[in-house]
Amino acid sequence: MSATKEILERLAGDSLPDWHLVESALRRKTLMPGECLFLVGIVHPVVYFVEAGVIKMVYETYDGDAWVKAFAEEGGFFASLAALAPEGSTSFSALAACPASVEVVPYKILQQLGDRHPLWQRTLRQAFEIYGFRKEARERDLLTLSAEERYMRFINDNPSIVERVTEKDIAGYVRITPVALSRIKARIKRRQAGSGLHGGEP
Amino acid sequence: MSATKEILERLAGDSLPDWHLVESALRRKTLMPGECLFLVGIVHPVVYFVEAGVIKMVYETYDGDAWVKAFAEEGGFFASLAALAPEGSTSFSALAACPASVEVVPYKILQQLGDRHPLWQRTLRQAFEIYGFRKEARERDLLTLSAEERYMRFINDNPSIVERVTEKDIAGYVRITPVALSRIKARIKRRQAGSGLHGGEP
DNA sequence: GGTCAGCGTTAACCCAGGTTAATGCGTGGT
DNA sequence: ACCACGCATTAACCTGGGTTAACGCTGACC
Repeated sequence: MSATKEILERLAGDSLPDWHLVESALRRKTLMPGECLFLVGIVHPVVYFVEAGVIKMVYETYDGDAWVKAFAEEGGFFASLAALAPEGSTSFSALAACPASVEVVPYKILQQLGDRHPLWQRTLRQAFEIYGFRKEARERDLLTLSAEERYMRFINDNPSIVERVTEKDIAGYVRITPVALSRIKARIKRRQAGSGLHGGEP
Repeated sequence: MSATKEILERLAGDSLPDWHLVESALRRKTLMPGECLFLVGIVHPVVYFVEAGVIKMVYETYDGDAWVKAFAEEGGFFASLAALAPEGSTSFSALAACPASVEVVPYKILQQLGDRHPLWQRTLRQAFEIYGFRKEARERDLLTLSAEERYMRFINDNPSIVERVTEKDIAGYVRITPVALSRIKARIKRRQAGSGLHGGEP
């Protein structure tokens, strides 16, 4: 069974009609770390479903550095919303952060199924709801947390991602440089050692 | 005609069936600057449509300061996605940033219409699409732009909002303190004066 | 086994923005 | 007319993270 089917039917809470239309349009893709799924600025109206591994979505700035917008791991899905709009193009790039395998579905197929079946339309709406919900949380973190708090929250909430990506990528997600991340980790460790002394040593 | 109808039918590109169900559930609300629409952490599954004025959505941190998540002006709509989910509650507060008037619609009504009419379901999906799209842009700005760049982009892209809200609110949106915003504005002005000298003086 | 490249860490220096505080300016209340 | 309050600005000082550079480690490729 495809990862896509599992993910969407879990969302729908039911089996989805006309599934064969998705099945026949679906393509599977395997990626080595660093391999590119798509680059920013291209016409690319498709939705990805992650079967295994971790995908990172990155914004590249004019001066060459790349900030990690989000990670997606198995069971997750993503797309550049900008690229799904008519005439739109991708607003970020997507790369494998570790060996990964994804399934690709043209958005047009999903739209057509949505126009044909209420259950599909509802499922698509829910998918956007979830997507918006995640963005909302990310936005809140970027607005209200310090770099150190963002780091702590990320490693606590996403241990399964942390163990598979580089420090550099984590830094990119926390929106600091790898150097600063190293410092923050050292700071935390130092503090923990310090508090240990308070409680335990004579 | 209600602002809500105008906004939704522009989205749908057509007139929406069973409109009277919305009409009878819809409430209008007028607000003075600083007046509160809803606070964070309450059960509040409704969608707002802005008829006039500017609403600011803010995240308040434990230590008392408030960062502006977004502004909505006439023709716009918003909701706390977290509060629309079953059992959910608002993840931010909303206040009038200037005299404003909004319309409130229970999300349940919209959901029911969505389940009944494909056109409604499609319109709701589009609304979430737009909402997600805006979040995506905001996230990109926070990740890739400097404070000064965020300020410049904001005043260029939203002149109609800028003229109606305080510097404090703008600073909250740019994610800096009012003091820092003052400095940035002075810096920009100084640079402009400087470049004027280059070109014009003997 | 040797070399090379990329990653993570640490140190030194720099700077943008946070913090605090003082000043001046509307605006509303009495 | 007065006062009080909140907003915007400016100055002085502090700090967290950016930048650059050096070092060690590991893993890929000859």
